[in-house]
Amino acid sequence: MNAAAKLFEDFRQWQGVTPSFGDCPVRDVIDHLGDKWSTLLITVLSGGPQRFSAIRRAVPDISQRMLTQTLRTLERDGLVLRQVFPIKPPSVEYRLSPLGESFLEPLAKLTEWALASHSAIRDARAAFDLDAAA
Amino acid sequence: MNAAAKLFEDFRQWQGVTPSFGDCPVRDVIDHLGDKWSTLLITVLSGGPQRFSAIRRAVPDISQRMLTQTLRTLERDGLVLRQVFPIKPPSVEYRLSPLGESFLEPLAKLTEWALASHSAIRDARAAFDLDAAA
DNA sequence: CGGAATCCAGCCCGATACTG
DNA sequence: CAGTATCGGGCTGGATTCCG
Repeated sequence: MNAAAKLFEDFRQWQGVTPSFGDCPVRDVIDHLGDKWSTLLITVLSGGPQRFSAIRRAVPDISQRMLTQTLRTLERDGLVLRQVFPIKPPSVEYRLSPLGESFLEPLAKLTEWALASHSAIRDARAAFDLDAAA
Repeated sequence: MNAAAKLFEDFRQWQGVTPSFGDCPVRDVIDHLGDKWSTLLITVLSGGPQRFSAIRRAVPDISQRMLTQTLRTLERDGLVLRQVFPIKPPSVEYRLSPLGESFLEPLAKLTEWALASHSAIRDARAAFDLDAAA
């Protein structure tokens, strides 16, 4: 069976269960992980447990606010575990939960595709913009 | 090799090439496809070519504006092909390009994970919110 | 060190109205 | 039928400041 058929099957499986589109689990999940930082932070944590400041250094262009907020959401969704060491100065470590690690495989498929397709996408954009100007 | 190692490998491959984080192809792609409708429309089109109004019926809660806009972006990125039939009344058909179809496999992995993990995520949220209230 | 709180700009997206 | 144009709300996310 090809990927398209499988995909449709998954969606139909859900459609048979709930009457409303808004509750679609796929959309629920993608909406969450589709934000600006979630997948990137998961990728960083895939290398093992990291302290707050270590994550910050690994992702230079994230603000403190968004780092905290995104980690909280991931923790709330059960993808990330947060462990506080009550020392001075305080230390907090983040790591992927088993659920979070189970997400690495589909995520890796995505990154592979992104890396492989990026140049094609860039070319397509350039071509599209070109004859849009004509 | 596990998924984590593979993921890191992919990122390092890119990090060796470009100096700036902003150009990361993975983030570029995920930012695009992470919007509210892209993946859903790709899923709908995975069933074969569809006319504009057919897509609308398949996704009841999308506005006309966002349907047009999202399809345009997907077309610009080379994932979707647009074919106009100059008849009256006008008819426009959308279909996945080969590049778009190549995205179905990683997307299917994502939807599978989402379906399988949704209940666990909902439980995690409930538990988190519960002892946040305590 | 690891946050929380506040303020604010931008843009995502929906609703509505109009066109070929 | 398949758009385009315009308006406006709400949410995302950045900068800054303060706290234990």
